Amino acid sequence: MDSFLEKECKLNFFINNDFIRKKCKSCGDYFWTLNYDLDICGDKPCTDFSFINNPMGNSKLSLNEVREYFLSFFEKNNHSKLCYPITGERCPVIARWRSDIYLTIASIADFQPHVTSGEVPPPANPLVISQPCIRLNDLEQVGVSGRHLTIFEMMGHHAFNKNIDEIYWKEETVRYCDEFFVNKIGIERNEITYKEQLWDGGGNAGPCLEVLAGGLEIATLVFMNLKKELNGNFIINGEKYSQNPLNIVDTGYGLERISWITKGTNTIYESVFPRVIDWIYNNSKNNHDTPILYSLADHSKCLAFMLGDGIVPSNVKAGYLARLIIRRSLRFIKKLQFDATLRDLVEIQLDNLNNDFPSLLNGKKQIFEILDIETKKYSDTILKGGLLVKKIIKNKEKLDNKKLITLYDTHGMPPDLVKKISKKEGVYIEIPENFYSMIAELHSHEERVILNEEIKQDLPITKKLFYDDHYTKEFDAKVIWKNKLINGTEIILDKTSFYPEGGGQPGDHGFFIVNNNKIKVKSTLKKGDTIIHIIEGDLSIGDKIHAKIDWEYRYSLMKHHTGTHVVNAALRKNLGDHIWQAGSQIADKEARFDFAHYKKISDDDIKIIEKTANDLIKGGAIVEKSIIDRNKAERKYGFRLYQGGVPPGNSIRVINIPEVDVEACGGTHLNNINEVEQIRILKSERIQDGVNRITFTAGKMVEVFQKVEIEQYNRIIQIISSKYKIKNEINITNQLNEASKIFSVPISQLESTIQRFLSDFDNDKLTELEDLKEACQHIFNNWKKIKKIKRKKSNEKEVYKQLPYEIKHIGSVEIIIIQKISNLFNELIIAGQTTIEKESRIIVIGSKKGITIACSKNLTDEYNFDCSAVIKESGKLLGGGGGGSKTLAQAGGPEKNNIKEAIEKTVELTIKMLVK
RNA sequence: GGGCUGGUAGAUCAGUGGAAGAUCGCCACCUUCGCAAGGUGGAGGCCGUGGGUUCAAAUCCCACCCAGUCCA
Repeated sequence: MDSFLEKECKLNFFINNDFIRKKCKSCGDYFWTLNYDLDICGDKPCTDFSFINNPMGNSKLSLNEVREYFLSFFEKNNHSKLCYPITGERCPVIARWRSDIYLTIASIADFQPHVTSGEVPPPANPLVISQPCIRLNDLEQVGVSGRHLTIFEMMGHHAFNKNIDEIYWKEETVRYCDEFFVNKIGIERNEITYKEQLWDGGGNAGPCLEVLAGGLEIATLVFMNLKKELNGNFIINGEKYSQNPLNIVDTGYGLERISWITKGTNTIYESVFPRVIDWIYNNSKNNHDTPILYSLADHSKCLAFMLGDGIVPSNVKAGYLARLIIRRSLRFIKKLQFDATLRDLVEIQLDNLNNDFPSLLNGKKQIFEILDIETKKYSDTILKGGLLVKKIIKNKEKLDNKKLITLYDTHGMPPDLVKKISKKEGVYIEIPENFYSMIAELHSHEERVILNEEIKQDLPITKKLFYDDHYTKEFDAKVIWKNKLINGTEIILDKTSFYPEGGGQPGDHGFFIVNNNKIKVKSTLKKGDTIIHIIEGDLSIGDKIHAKIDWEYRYSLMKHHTGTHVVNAALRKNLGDHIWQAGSQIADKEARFDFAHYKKISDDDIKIIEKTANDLIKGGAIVEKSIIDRNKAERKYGFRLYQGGVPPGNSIRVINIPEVDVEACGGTHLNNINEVEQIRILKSERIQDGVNRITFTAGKMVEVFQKVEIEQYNRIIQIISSKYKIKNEINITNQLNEASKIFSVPISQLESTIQRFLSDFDNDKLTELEDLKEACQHIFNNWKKIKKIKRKKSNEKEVYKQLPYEIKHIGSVEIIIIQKISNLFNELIIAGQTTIEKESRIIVIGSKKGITIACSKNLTDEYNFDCSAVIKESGKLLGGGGGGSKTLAQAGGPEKNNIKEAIEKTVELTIKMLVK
């Protein structure tokens, strides 16, 4: 390994400039230096910082100056800057173009995986960038170590060499680095050491040089030339690697660190956020906890980028990471007794960033609203958690580790807060040092779903006619492959316009015509570049067929698919640019669209969004479909393209509806959005915190849906017609929605629910009301009133006297027997309750349901009377059972005809128990 | 995507199969010159929805809806 690195890092630059290679006596790593006496590598932990209060370089440089120096230096040296819509010279901190990571963690991340794999050419070559990055791996070090940040800019000059070094490789890289630090920043060459290291990450590896000055790593020069491969012949850290198709210069210069080294402040934080730190300091009562103060300065900047780039806090994915930072910040604010809100703090950060990163402020209004909502949410959680802690203490339960974990994992209550609250209640607890690793342990047993690697079959490739023209309804083709299934056959044609299932769009149906025989195509699937039709029946290889797709079905899918893009646009126009697709499913009758948004959407907003969507449709924009190089597409449209996920390959299919929406999408679309005809939003729901779903229907299906709705409405009107007359039968959708809210049931359950509520009504008076909503309200209120009256009746004294009854006297005990209750209210069973308020009484009530027996309390003492024991026997006669308490018990069973006998038996047993 | 909670009066919550409760708030009356406070009484519940088990379900089981929370 040493020899590998020695060979890789022995550069002419070092030799010609009299650098020598030395071994660090502390860590054993090799490094290059001009300082012949140096015997340690110059990196932590082998050495301490020497630049604190002893700055290096020509002058103190702000972040802005370092960035400018770097970019202009490399631009002068023929490196190109990049430019994207919205964010400008950088990529967003949320890695929209990647499916493997949520946040942009390095400048090279901008070009992974497609550029680094060689599949897509670099957007410029060589190029220079200063990329804001977020890393949360060392979160607990932030503010504490003096040098860790969650948000930092990684400046990089990158070169992508197809053949070894046609752009440039190691020599030039080190030369640029040397020139930049020595000439531009003004660090003496003999103060810089280059440490040899092996770098690996993300499936790639290569030698690297760490650039160190004053004990600080200020840059890393990676020469990425290996990739992980099963049969590779390089072995690094036990993994096999082989040559990468590209030799990639991947450099990372720490912008904040360079600024810090020129300023020589005690910590990086004082160099990066001096103004914010002062402001927090001056507005905090408990301002001596500097690590927390520094963390808060860092976190608020991190949030400015996260929210500014459109992350919506949630309990999933990147949204969760944003919430994590928000909640840490809120905790810090509390600890510092900081006299302002997180919103104020982020606003200051945004204002500071306005010059260099103006796009962060585009969604200012939404950012503030998000922070307000999240602040409220968190205080609610803490309040609730506090109640739980107090309850545990009140119940004299032990606040052990298990409880602490539940409080945190289930209720979001951090252990230090639990400690604080319990201390106030006079209970002292210890938080285990490995608390968070205990949480990690708890979650480590989760099963990971392993995707089955598709077994590669050598299937013939199908020519895709649907990409030439989405409107191809029929075509001639030849069967080139088949596979008999238990029922049906898999067929591959030389060409097809049947669209396969994928990207949320279902596969096409239709039929093949062979020798005047119609063969049904049940579904269409995709395997790699092959499209498989599953047919009923069989065909032979070589058969020539005429194919027709079920156009009605497909056209409806197209309306819904293009409609989905329109709805996405309508949402974005009304709610803000943070609206981002989180999934979608298209069908012929309706479509649903999931998207990130930080609150529930109101009914009024839904109406406006629906109107916007329909207005857009009326606008009649043309739907442009094109296949564009990835770089060109990104430069023109930005990362907004990747709403529905990131497609592979260099050529991507772009569906552009000018002024409306543009997305990378493989589905079949209309030629003009006016073909969508109309959109009706059927439903809006929250499927997760931070994620909303809209279900809508498009085209002819709107009318179909409306017809169904009207029919349902009419059925309901019919159900209530004997009691209610409705004056206005307008705005049916709204009426049904309101009704479903009144009864808190889904619309589909409305009919049976209304029927149930009405069944308790006993008068047939006809009431005239404005609309269905009023009627439902009336039904509900009336039902409540009836219920109340019933209960009141049952509470009236001596209610049994209203019913046919007989009384048997056994000594001083009265047994009241009620046999015939035809029109029984359930509540009357409880009438026994009032009857037995007098002493020495037993009441036996028969009903349709069964028998109830109750006795006065004195009897259980004096006679050891037990209603439960008595009724158990009578229940058997009914083919069931019974039981209850000593003073009140019930029995029932399926054989309701035996009630009379059962009552007799009950009375008999009662008497037996009394005279015993 | 996975794990874990919870849904009962306007609010906060008790209630582990056998009569729907407490506290605060609300209303009325008493007390007071008035207010605060106190006293007495009262109103206020599809026990999230649907199904199942049971003689009997707020309670047990299943599905769904809603909310919270942690992790990747």
